[in-house]
Amino acid sequence: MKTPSEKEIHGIFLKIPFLAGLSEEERLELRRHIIHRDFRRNEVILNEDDTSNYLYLLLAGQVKVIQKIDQHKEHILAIHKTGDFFGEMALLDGKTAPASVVALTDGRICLITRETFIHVVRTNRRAVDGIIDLLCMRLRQAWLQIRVMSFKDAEDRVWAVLQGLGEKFGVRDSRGVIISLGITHQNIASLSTTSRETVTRFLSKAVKSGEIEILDRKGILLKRAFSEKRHLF
Amino acid sequence: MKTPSEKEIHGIFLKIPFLAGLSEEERLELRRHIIHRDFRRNEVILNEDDTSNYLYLLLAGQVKVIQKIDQHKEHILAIHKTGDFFGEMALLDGKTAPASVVALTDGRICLITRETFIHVVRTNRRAVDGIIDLLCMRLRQAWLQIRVMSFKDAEDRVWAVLQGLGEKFGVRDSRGVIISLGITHQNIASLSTTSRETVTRFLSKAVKSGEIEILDRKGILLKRAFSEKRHLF
DNA sequence: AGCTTATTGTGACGTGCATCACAGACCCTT
DNA sequence: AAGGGTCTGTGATGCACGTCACAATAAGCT
Repeated sequence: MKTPSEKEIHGIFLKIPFLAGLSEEERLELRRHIIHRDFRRNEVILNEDDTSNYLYLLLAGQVKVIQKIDQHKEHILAIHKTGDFFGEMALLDGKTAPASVVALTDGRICLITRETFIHVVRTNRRAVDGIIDLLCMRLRQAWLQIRVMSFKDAEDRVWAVLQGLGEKFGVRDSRGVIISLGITHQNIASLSTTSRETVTRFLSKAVKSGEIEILDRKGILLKRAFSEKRHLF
Repeated sequence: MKTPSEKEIHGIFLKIPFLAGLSEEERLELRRHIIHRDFRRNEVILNEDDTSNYLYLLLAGQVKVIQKIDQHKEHILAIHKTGDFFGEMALLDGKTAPASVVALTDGRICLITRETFIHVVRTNRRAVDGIIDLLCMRLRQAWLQIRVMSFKDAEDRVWAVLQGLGEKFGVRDSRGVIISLGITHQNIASLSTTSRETVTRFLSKAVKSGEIEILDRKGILLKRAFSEKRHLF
């Protein structure tokens, strides 16, 4: 994993919507209270039903937010990338974490303590608005996911998931949108409530029909046009 | 439908968490800005993708929050009862409504305009906290629904939905919990991503095995014990 | 490089449940 | 009280897809 430089971290902080209202000085003060932590692929960062006292900001790498369904099955609620937050729910309503967070790749997070977080929110009107926006986004995303899950055909669900990944992680290319993530067929299955085999079969079929292309190094090129922005993740 | 009395309405307002911080005077001032509206069973109160300028408070009756999946299919995201809010998302993030709201029974709502709502939130610290709590509740509920939807067996999903209904609408009884709602098998199916026939068959089976009992006047008595509080709706 | 573990690719099989079809019960409405 | 609409109960049918099984790659690790 490439450790982000001081400059990059500063850039990440500047882009965080809910800290937009802070002065440069306040931002620096905030950063002084922050703990950094590296993590490795498959490491559990946060456990469902634990009481957590931090807000997490992802500085590098990707994580998945999951619910365990049974011993052999998990459902992925979201995938986060650099600059994304998670863990805010437990801080906001004081209950236990509603989902676990597991690393998809090696990476780095920083932890903002409950006290620091509360302080920022209490002293900063725009921070509150940012938090409300964040919650609204999460809720819309969850409802969209519910909609996708109620599609009858497994293939429709998988395709919707690919589109969603394309919107959040895709980079435009002359031929379409490229998703390059450390994601497995099993992960896609856990996102789309289907089995790993169904995903594998669907992808092969989609390659044959020319809708997608598998690139070297885990890239998926989506060639079919998007219907619209939906923010599935 | 029984129209709620002045006194009952006052009682409803007192119990609203996000208005808890208001003085009696402010509460009265707020109520002066409010429009009442009666609705009938099956009436569409709010349409997905519309821009809505009101926060809705249910004074009497029940409504379902739905997403249309296709021409013949809908998914129910939530059922609301007297005292519940809906429509807050469009006000908070300024986007279109993420779901439709349709009346399950005749009833009455009151509409709080965007301006009034914003005014309350701007001038009242505790109102903001109430809103954040509401959003957290909605999000936890959505994630729980996602978990239930990813259960493999239709029967498990239906049973989870019945439990959820019991928690929100049930009244305790010496023999268990009674759900008395104007809900159809089709509604239960739309809550649990299965077909109406599967629900019917499951209910008959559950009656035979003694887990539930169908009472006159649309009541369902759940005899099996609950595992835990989960707030599915 | 070589060995191990994780991931992907495919065939074969069985079944849960969606779907269709229709009958009977139970309403509202006039 | 009649009768049209909605809701419930149940059988028959078919197939999408979950599951098992195993082979072929690819990716990590020392």
